[in-house]
Amino acid sequence: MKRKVTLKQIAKELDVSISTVSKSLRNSLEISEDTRQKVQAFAKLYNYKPNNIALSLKNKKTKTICIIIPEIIHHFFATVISGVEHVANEKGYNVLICLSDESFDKEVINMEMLANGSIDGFIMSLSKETQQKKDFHHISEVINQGMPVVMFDRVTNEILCDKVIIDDNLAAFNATQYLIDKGHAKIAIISTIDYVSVGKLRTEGYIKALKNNDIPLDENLILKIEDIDNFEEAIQNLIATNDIDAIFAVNELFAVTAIKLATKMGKKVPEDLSVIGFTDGIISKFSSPCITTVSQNGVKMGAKAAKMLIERLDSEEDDEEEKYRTEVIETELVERESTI
Amino acid sequence: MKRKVTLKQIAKELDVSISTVSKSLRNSLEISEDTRQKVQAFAKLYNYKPNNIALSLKNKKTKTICIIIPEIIHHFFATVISGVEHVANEKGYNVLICLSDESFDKEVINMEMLANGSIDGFIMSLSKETQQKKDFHHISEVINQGMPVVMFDRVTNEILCDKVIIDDNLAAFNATQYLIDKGHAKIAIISTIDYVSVGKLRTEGYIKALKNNDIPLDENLILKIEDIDNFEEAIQNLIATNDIDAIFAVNELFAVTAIKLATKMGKKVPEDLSVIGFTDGIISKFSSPCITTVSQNGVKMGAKAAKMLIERLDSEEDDEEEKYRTEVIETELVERESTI
DNA sequence: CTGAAAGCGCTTACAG
DNA sequence: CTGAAAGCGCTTACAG
Repeated sequence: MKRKVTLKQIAKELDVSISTVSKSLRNSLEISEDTRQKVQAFAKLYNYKPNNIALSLKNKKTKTICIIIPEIIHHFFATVISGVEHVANEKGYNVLICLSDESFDKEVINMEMLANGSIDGFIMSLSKETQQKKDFHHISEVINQGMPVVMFDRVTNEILCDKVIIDDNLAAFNATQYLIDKGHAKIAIISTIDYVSVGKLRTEGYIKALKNNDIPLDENLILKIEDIDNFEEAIQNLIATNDIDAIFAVNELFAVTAIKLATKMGKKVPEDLSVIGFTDGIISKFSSPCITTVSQNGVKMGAKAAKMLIERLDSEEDDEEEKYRTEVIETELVERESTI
Repeated sequence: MKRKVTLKQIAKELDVSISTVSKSLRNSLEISEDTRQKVQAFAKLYNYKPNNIALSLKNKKTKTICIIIPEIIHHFFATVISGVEHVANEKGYNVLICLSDESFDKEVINMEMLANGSIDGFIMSLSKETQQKKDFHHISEVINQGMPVVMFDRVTNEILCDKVIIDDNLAAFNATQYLIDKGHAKIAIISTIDYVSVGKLRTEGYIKALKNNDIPLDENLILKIEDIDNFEEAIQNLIATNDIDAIFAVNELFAVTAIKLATKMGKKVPEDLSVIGFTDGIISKFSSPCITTVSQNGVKMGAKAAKMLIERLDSEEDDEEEKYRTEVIETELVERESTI
């Protein structure tokens, strides 16, 4: 086992000073061609690589960014990570991933832990619990210390920072309008409870589309799922007790579950019931029938978020006054087999 | 904006030495109750948190581990990360994620980059290209420098280190035997080319099961997919030109594709054709019919790998001679609707 | 052209 | 009980 070699060791070995070694390796013109070559050859031989931690301490930057997401198992978040990772790597940054598990405490702990020099900036999507508590002190604290934060997807107006979102309201509006255009009028929505920002916005978009088409709003057709582990009954109930011909679900899971349950109850999809989902993930692609859905383009969101963060990091610190931006990533409706 | 406060600033403010501040905050008994309280109160007021990078440099450990995976979009790898993350956090470690994108070069770059002090150890699954090239110098180099590596799932015998695997051969054997027990004899396998270690092992398990039951091996029934983007035709061909009553697919994607194509060709699953997949992911769970599959338990693999790595890190360095272990995570067959 | 010194933020053995 | 010094591994302004 040969431990990593340091400047000090090279200096000693070659009987020169540490400064000389450092400068030689950085191709400083101060150093004679001769020593430079000697040092470089030796360094190469011993496979010298500068210690990143020492560089970080010296430069006060780590070239590492952190992305905090609620859950990695969600395909959407995995695609976002993928987008972040590619852009970050291109720009010479590493990506640290933290999972909040939808928990406020874990989110806080992770941020406080890493804000102490470990990383240069955050990209994050709020946990459910944080959205519910509306407690964002940990985020404003980090920002106050001069560390940039970019929020994506699940964001809040209470924090001023760069953001990357989709227009959830508009996307939901369009999805609903699509169903209406197809001749449906008895359209239900399967959404989440309102403290999840995107659930709320999507519900609003749905309502707006109905209004716009003079379709009376039936509160019974709005299902807000609270418990992610136990929602099948609620959906079954929705389908059984209401006369509906279409469903707009705010995520894949709700969409595929609705299809399964409807089929089991003797309703054919899409003949008897059209279903649109949200998030163009694995489930939508591979379920039978495969699901018409609003594609969020997570890769693009991640890439954009990383770009915004790194731009801020790489620009001279004093431009902090640069105004915060909110980028809206376009969505698109992917038509497949579950609607008619 | 208030920048992070340092020991130096506190010392100056309180007119004591940096050492005194440091010791006070670490509750050293050397310090008088009085100063200790004064310093601690002040530190609390200014929300002092030690700089992680400085600590890392001093302690020569970063409390960060890195997991390198080929693709994050694969549900299996996402579950592994989740397992790693939980154990790591419990033990006070952060997790850095790198994606090799199945590329040898990216794998090498990532490792070399991070081996220079940024992290304490690696957890990794080999990229396809690395397995194909059989070039593992980057890994042995890292190990030689004294940095522990734990490999999982896609491993190699050419590197000595801790490993976490499933018994791919046995799992495939069992899956095939299951089909045989159900009365099938014309069983095809959809596998990957042999340089992917797990593909090879699973094919061997399949062959062993046939032999064991005196079923003659028909080479035409062994399909080895090379190009992940364009394999539908091959599968269609397999089903069309052979008289088969069951398929064992070495991953979810192949399984669901086989089902879709068979259905399209007028074969009913499972009535005319039973299909077993590998990896208990989203696809298997939500496709219709949902798919009988070999569950790999990625969360457990990740947790185990993290545990092995961290144990090695936390144990005194000198036990390096501790023998390397290979842990086998049990798999199980999840029976669902695609087999009869 | 080379090197000693100071510094990034911290800890700890050692003096006083 | 307090503090100066050395050190983790590096860079760079400054002397010589």
